[in-house]
Amino acid sequence: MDFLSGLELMIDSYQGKEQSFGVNLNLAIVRLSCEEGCVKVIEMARRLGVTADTVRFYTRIKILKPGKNKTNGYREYSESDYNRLRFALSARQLGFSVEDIQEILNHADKKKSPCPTVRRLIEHRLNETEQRFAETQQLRERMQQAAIEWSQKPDKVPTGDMICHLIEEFAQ
Amino acid sequence: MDFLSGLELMIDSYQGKEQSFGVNLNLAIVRLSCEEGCVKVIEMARRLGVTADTVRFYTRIKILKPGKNKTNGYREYSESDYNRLRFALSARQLGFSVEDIQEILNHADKKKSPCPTVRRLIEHRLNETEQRFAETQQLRERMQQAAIEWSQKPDKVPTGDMICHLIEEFAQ
DNA sequence: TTACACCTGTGTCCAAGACACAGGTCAAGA
DNA sequence: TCTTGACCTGTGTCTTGGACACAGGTGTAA
Repeated sequence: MDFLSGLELMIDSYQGKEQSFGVNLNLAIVRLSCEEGCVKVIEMARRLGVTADTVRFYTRIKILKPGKNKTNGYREYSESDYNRLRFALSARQLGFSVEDIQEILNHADKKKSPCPTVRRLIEHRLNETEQRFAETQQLRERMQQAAIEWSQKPDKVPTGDMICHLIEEFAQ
Repeated sequence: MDFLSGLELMIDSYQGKEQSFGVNLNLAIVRLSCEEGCVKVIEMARRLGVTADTVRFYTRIKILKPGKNKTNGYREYSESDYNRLRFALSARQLGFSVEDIQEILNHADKKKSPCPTVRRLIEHRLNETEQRFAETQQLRERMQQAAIEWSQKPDKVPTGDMICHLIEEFAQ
């Protein structure tokens, strides 16, 4: 039984008499709780290897819901925020969009398995990625081929209907 | 000697006496000249196999400089516009950015060879494309691998620190 | 006249951050 | 105490190449 749990038990045992203590004990719990697991922006970013702007971005779109320091107004990111951002970054690495991530987190927030949604979304995003991969591959080949052909061609000045013969004479 | 050239010669030979004709002959030249080679947005788009919005986009960024019909205010795209857009579309197909294209056209407009610029730019864009290709390839492989692994895994409900085990347990 | 296709200039949207701005807070050093 | 620089906030803007939206004008067949 750690200190916080013991403190909570003390609070509970004084339930009917909490007015004797005012709100000071509750504040103590909040303060201790944040010192145990709450961090500011840069620390959060450091722990997950991203920029502070990325942390702020996910806060802005409400994937992260930090508390607020009453003294200076700074945000305080909890362990839960840490887990959520770690999850979001993993999902981004796997090609899920930010909106996908919000949908998955909604399921999890309701204590429902997000797995069926995740399976559906990965199929969809994988198809998109396959297409983008094919397009980029074709473009890469075109550009490589053009560079090779152009190395054998002279520079020319534009004519009335030809702006750049390199580009306009490229066969594809 | 075609009809328009003959008409221009007639105009020139009446140079000192054009007031006898008013502006009617000049309008006739403009009108005929546009009928010979000027088209409206949709026709321009149709001839190049793009959308009218694409034509309007390139007009907006001043790659195309259409005339204007005095009667109804509609744009009239010349043969030169046609050549420029055809060029721009070819360059886009080769991975040049719109800004690249504007730079190349500036050279051509000054009657200078754009070829050195084109060679420099294709190198740059090819490097970018190679990188994008590599990234997309890696993403594609990750996603494919994830889909395979997940097909052998059960659905699970989130826990306190795990939102979706599929995503979070994916090894990479 | 009506209806519909076409036209214009201008503004906004798209994605996932990165950057900008004006102003507040913190803490070490002089 | 003051200064300075790092850090913080909320909010706005930017990035790219089109696609879309909007309010209003034009053309033409029925």
